[in-house]
Amino acid sequence: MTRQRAAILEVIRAEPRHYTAEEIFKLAKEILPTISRATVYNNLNAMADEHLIRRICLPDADVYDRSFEPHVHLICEKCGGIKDMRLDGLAETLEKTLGQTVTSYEFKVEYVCEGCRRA
Amino acid sequence: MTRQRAAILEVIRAEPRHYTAEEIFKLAKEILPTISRATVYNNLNAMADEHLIRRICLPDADVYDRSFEPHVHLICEKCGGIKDMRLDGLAETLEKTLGQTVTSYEFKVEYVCEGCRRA
DNA sequence: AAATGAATTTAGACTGTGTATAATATTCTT
DNA sequence: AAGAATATTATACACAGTCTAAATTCATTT
Repeated sequence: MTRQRAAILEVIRAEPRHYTAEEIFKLAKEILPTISRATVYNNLNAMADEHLIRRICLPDADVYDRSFEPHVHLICEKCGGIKDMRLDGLAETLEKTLGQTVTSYEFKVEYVCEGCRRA
Repeated sequence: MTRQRAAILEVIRAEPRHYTAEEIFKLAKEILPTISRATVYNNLNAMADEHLIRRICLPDADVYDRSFEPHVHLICEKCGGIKDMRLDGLAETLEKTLGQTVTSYEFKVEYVCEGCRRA
């Protein structure tokens, strides 16, 4: 565990919200001013591959989730806000239909959030 | 419906496989040699927004699906191949847990495909 | 059929995310 | 503590995707 990777994880874990790679780069710089963009991108890729964090592809940019626990991402089609939601039994249903185990999954749902529905 | 959009749809619908924007651009050029990259990208974005086609974000590139029918995308973590699978009752489970209707969803599953499991 | 206005396309320049490279620094192993 | 392996840095680079302004096409009205 290098100082750089620790700084990146610190940024991702500080808040429940989801940051883009560029945001993580800027925030990590506040902790370690000499950190380079390549290091941030390399580590994000590596940690996503190692299933330490999760990459979520949104229409405009990829964002990163501090937890790899399987959960649903609710994405508001009006404001673009992301919310997390648990949905139990999904992996079981999936593996039963598929007939084999799965490594992981990513479930994105488009909806209209509370706030935007009122407006 | 412009000739350009028709050409793009023709490319997407010709085969069941999923193409990247750049591949669609090249194939559309064979039908309409003067078509420009911007037109292809604009139309893909517009059609995805109109839910005429579906955009799937993969680690390396976005690909497009000719159908907007909800289905699961199985992505092999070894070879990167994509397969489609139906999973009935997903929207119902989802809306029951969420307590409201959803616009659409995108379900990506990482697994190891038949061929790669044998190898 | 001609004229008008709206919408779309084109070509090319431009932006910015993400990657490759090669030198340097750090971490791990014994 | 030395040496090997790995990670980081800075910079250059590639390329997907967007923007712009001009040109073309399309739809509508008279």
